[in-house]
Amino acid sequence: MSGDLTKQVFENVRDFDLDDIFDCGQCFRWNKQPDGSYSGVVEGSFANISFLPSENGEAGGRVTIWSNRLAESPSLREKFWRNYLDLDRDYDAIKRLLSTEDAVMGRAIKTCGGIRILNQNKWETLISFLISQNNNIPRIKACIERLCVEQGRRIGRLRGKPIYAFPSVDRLSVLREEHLADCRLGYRAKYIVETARRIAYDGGAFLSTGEQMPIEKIEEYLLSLSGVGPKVANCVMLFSMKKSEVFPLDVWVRRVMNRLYGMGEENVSAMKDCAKRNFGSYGGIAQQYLFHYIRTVARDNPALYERLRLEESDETDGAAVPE
DNA sequence: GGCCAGGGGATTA
DNA sequence: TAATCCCATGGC
Repeated sequence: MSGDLTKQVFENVRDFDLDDIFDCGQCFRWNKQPDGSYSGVVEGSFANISFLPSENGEAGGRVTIWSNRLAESPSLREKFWRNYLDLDRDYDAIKRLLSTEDAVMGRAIKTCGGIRILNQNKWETLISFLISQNNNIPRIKACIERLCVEQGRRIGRLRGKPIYAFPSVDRLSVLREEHLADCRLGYRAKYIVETARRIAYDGGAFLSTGEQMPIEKIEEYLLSLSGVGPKVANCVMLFSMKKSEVFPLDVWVRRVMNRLYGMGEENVSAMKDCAKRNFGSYGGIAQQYLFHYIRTVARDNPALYERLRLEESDETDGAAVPE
């Protein structure tokens, strides 16, 4: 990395796992390094985050962040990362609350109890989840990387490789669909330029103080944008607007609700009701545990995943599902 | 409200 | 080589 770097350390951090956080599908610009740390670009700055568990076997450990985030005071920088990594939230209490009388959630939390919901940039999250629709995570990451290389500002160099910021509203709002052809975004390119123009035109309040609006108003605005439906709107609210109660329903979470909570595959409103009843104001966090869990099972234990598949039509409360 | 195209690449059959 | 799938949405 060219130029100076700053170091930020947080001690005794619990309920924190880099793989759970950066590989759970909430963010797309962080990449695992050979030493286990993660490198990424946040708000126009390059950063590397590593985690060292405590030596005495206690829970908790040390988070170390190197970044070229220089333009602010140390205390503002500390505040930024504390907020970005959601360090002030008591995840232990939330996990205990969610897994009480819920065996499925208990198992999910055992596989990915180190998840934290990142507090990301609204604009980047909106465009990223527009790209995520009907798409898979490796390709989403590749699409976003190409978008940044093609349209983002160059912010530095890492081992000779240039690093690019996420493109600005102003930049994307003056493009036409064909300017994004090289990014291979498919039919999503149209949504991106249309949404960028809308945000440039009337998104000022949304970008500055959007999270202070009533959640119904936020959702109404998001749904009025081109290419934004309920799933994308929920992800934007959860991952960039601190709305931890929303419960984004994608195909994987529908599978969980169907196979592990015994609900009709297509009954989206019943699933929302169930989430509201069981997970309350932590629906979004619960969703992340379940999403990560079902994907882990599908990847690491195909036999169990197939058995869950076969039990699709069975009524089960989850207790009967084998380990 | 149901159906299907949109774009493209990875994985599976 | 063909079929299927992917953190959906828009438009008919």
